[in-house]
Amino acid sequence: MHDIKALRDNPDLFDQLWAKRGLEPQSKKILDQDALIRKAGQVVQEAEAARNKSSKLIGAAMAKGDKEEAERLKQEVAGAKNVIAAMGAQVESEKTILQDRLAGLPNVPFADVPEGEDEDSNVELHKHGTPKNFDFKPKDHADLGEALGMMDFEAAAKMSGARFVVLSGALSRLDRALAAFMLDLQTGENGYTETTPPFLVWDKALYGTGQLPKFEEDLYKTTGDHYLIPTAEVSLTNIVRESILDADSLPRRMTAHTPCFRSEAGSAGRDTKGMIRQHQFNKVELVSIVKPEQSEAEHKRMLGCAEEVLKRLKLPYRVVELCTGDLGFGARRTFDIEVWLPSQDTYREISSCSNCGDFQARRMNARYKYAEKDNRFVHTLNGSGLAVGRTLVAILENYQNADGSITVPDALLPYMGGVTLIK
RNA sequence: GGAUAGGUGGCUGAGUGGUUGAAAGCACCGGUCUUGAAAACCGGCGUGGGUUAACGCCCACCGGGGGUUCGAAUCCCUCCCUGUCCGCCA
Repeated sequence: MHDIKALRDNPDLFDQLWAKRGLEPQSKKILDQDALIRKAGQVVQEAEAARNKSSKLIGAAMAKGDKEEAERLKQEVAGAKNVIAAMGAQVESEKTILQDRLAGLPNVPFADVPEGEDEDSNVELHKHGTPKNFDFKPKDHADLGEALGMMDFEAAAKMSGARFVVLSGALSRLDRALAAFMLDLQTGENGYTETTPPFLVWDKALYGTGQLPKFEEDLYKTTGDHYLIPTAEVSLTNIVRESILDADSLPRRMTAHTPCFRSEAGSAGRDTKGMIRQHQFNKVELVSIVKPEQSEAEHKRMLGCAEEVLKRLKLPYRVVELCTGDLGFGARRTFDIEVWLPSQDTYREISSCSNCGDFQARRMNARYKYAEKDNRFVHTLNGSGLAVGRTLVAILENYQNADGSITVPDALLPYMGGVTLIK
């Protein structure tokens, strides 16, 4: 959501920033409608003032027993009410149109975000680690997992269809070990508070974080009023919705290990094999609620917290900054972490860390006490720390041996109950 | 799922149709008093929006939405939430 006042003050700046994301100029339409609404709104308010005034006089007239005067005043009120009804309805419908228009517009990027149309213009910031040279042809994770007898796509397909998997044995254990390792790192060393939020949320929560109204087709909806969360970003960020936070409580850092549910509409044919793109996957999410002046530094910090997981697992990765055309709906700046996958001979996204500025805060009405009588919107950030399924994929592929066994990374040994080699 | 009681300002809590945006207390802020503090006393103290150079004026808001009425915190409908009892259940 955008600040209509800021838009009134700097319409050209907004259009300029939206243009970087490939949008047509929006400000004029919005401001014209805004002016219309305010003008009509004034008429309504004046009518309301007249109605209120006359109504109070009616009370006084009745008290005095002046029925005639009361009747005359009632006529006045009736006239005012006609205006209120007619103009009021118009104002309301115009407001709804304006709200919908504003709600459908993406966040504006920071001025120094690299410009570009799509992911080809993303900028690599740095690399870490060196891809291992295998003296055999590395297999992909799906082949490895199936050969181990611990990754069953067929069984999952029979009950749930494509893009599901059944893990078992040591791979299930590995999945759990990864989540525990990530949570321990983020809570024990990086200051995030472990949180167990709802996995089912109302539409307004999704609206708050920006998945709605534009991306409904990506979500699973229950037969009731709930949606399954596509990421714990939704649950964690909405924890502060409709509240005024104590300034001293910021930054507030939360992490949660949750399943994520995505319909993957529109991605048919992509990553059809294996666990890269599933309808259901687990993720350890990081969310920070901060003061505006803290958000840029917090963003880098969060990126570091996510990177640390890969460093300790000794997985090669690189960090890219998304260009304006590749930014998500709510983000002002995003860093993606991509892990090396030998089978694909390339880096694949395993984490995405975004600074949303006050975009989500406005939609959620989440503020903090800046001063006496001055509440300001917080900034919100979210990032994966990390996607557990894709991390499991990366470990299988990077730690595979010629015989198809998987060496357990040192960092996970404390979580694997004595298992050092998966075979 | 059934029955029942509720949802009022940061908190507690009055208020069942007419200057009520809302008593009172607590908390908080300013002041008097005091060497200082406490106590006491005096004053202030909700949010959002419109308008104005400013003072100010106006509108909306008593869980959300809708309705009745000249007028609603107060009456009606509906949804959400909370408490209690029953049923069911991991």
